[in-house]
Amino acid sequence: MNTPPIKATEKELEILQVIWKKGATSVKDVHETLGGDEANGYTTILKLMQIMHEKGLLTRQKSGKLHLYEAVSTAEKTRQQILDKMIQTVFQGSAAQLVMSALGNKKSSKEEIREIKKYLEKLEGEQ
Amino acid sequence: MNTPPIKATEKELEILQVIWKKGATSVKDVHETLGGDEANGYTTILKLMQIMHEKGLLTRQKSGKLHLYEAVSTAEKTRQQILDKMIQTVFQGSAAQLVMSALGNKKSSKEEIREIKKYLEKLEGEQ
DNA sequence: AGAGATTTACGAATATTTTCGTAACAAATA
DNA sequence: TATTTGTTACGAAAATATTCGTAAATCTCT
Repeated sequence: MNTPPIKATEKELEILQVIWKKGATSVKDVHETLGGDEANGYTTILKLMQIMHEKGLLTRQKSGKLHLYEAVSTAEKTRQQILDKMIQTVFQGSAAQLVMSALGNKKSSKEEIREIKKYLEKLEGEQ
Repeated sequence: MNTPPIKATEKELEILQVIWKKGATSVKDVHETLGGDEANGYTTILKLMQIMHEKGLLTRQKSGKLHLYEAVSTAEKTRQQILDKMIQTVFQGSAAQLVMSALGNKKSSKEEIREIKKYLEKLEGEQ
């Protein structure tokens, strides 16, 4: 029995990214990190985070007068969910195709490529 | 000057996938391929394809009494656009992280992994 | 031309996501 | 306790995406 995947919208993902990076975070912090009032109104972020809390994407706890929000699911799990879906929806089920597409357009650094190769060898070893 | 990226919605991506696979396709064909009336009403698919045509995602030509739709952008380009965005939005800019996530959960076949390695070596060579 | 079948066009309804104004609440402090 | 400041709650508006009913157009066959 695994947690049923709750779908995050685009904006919600932006918020999640901040929270994953920082851990327990206030609305204010997220708002500023995402570019302050230039980018989004404060209450917009607040509302989204409240909705995410309702949906079960975030937990929250009071800390003095403000709330600190934390992601329920790890970045890894969420990312994998999204990728799984994307592989199905856009890459006709082929993870390899996705990988090559991802690497193809970006001029990845040598280090990155080496890192990936190492990872692949580890995968091969495990089989 | 490159084509400005037009964003496809989820449903639109499903439709695109069918069209990429089949080439010029009728609404009827797409509708059936996506699971017929069970899944979506005929006019729903039609409307979406009309909108996609307006947006510039699809071209169309008459063939007898029906229209044949074709994708404007290749699967590859569209995929890369989507991946680019996803790497930014969900993987904090790291293609490598995406790749490893993609491979991590799927038990990719040995051939797939070998294929990817070969591809990586080619990339390394080019630099 | 008329009837039947298939396809497209149009317009509106519904659902979902995003934005924001305004009020309420809480803490600090004058 | 009244005021200020920062935060949250609520509700609704705006924007976007999805679905579908119905009418019009096109083709085929007679």
